[in-house]
Amino acid sequence: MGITERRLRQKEEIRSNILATAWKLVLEEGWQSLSIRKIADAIEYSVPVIYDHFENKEAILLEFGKQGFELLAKKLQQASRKSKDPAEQLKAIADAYWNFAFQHKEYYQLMFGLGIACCEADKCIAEKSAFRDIVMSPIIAITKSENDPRNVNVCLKYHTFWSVMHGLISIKLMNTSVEPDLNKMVLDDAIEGFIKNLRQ
Amino acid sequence: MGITERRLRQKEEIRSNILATAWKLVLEEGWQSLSIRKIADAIEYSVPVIYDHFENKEAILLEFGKQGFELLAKKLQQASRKSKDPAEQLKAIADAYWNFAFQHKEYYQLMFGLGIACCEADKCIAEKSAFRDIVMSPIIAITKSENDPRNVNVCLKYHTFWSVMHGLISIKLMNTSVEPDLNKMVLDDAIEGFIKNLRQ
DNA sequence: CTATATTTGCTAACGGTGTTAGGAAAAATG
DNA sequence: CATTTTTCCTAACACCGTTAGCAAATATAG
Repeated sequence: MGITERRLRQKEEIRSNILATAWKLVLEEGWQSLSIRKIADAIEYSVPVIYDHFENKEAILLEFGKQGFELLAKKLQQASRKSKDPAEQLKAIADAYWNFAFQHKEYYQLMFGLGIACCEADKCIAEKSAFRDIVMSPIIAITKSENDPRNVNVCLKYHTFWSVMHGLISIKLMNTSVEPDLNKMVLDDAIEGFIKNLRQ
Repeated sequence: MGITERRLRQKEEIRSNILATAWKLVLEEGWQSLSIRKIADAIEYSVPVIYDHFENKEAILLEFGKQGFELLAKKLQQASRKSKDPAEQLKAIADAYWNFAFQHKEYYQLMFGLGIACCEADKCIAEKSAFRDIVMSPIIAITKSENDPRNVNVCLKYHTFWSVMHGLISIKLMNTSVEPDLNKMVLDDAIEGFIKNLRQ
C-alpha cells in the first residue's frame, strides 16, 4: 500500500515548493522583504500550512543557510584541487570565495549576517567546520609549521585569512561609494600580502 | 517676546528626549527591538509626536549613524596624534578602531550594517570621508609614494586596511564560535603584516 | 458500505511593527 | 472675547510572525 508513501511524497512536494518559492522571492526582492504570508500566497495555500513544514521563519532561513555552506564548501574544495602548490591553492580558494560571495550574494548575506539573524553560533557548526578544514590545509602547508591544526599560530592565520576575505567582500557588498570601486585588485593585493606574510 | 523661543526650546527638548530614550532602549535591548511605539511609550507621548520630530524611523537611525561616525573620527584623530612615526600612527589607529567597535558596539553595528539598513551610500558621505582622510595619511607616508590621495595604489591599500579591520571586527562581533577566541592577537598580526607589505 | 479516526487546510484572531488621517483641546494672536 | 495656530491624541491602515480552533476531506476498520 503506497498510500502513506504518496502522502509523504505530496507533503515533501509542498515543502520543496515552499523553499523554491521562498528562494524566488528572495532573488526578486531580497531577504528583508521575505515573509511567510508572501510565501503562502505564492504557493496558493493558507499561512498555517507553512507551519506544518517549518517550525518558524527562522527554520526556513536556516535551511538556506545550510545549503549555502554546503555550496561554498564544494566550491572551495574544487578550487583547492586546481593545483598542488599550496600558495596557488590558497589563491584559488580566495578566488572561489570571492566569486561565491558575488555570484550567490543572497546566500552570502544570509550566511554572514548582513541583515539577518540566522546561522549564528551553533546552528551551522558542521557546515562551517567543513570549509574551515579546506582553508586550513594550504595555510598549514605554506607556514610549514607542525602539522597540527590546533597550533595557535595557524589558527590565527586562518582567522586572519577569513576575516580579510569577509571584510573585503562585505565592504564591497554594502557599497559605501566613498572610495572608487577597486574590484578584484584589492582581493589579489590582500591575498598576495597575506601569503608573503605566511612565509615570514 | 521669547515665546517662540521657549517653544523652540521645548520642541528641541522633546527631540533630544526621543534620541536619549531611543539610545537607552538600544543599549538595553539592541537595535532589532527598537520601535517607535516603545520610544513613544517611554517619553510618555503618543506615537505621532515622534513624527513631528523625525520623518521616519530611519531618520532616527541616521542621526545615531552620524553621531557614530563623528565619534569614530575623533577617536582615530586622537590616536593618530599619539606618534610622529606613520607606522606607529597606523597601529594606534587600528587599535582605536578596534576599541571603538567593541566599546561602542551599538554604533558599530549601525554604521557597518550588521543588521540594519542605514548609513549606506550617500547618507553619511561627509562623515565617512573624514575618517578616510585620517587613515589615508599614514598609509601615504609609509608607502612614500607621490603625495596624491587619488593614487590608485594608495586607494587600494586604504581599502585593504579598512576591509581587514572590518572583517576582523565583524567576525568577532558575530562570534561564530567555530574557531577559538583569538582576541587582539589577530588584529596585531594582521596589521603587522599589512605594514610590512606597505613597505614592499 | 458505513462509521470512526486521522489528516489537511482553512478562517480568524493575538500582539507586534511603521505610518498617517483627522479631529479635539490647548495656546497664542488679534 | 473671538480667531487662528499649534500641539497632541485616537483610531485606523497595512503589514508582520504565530497559533487556536474548527470544518472538510481522506483513510482506516468493522
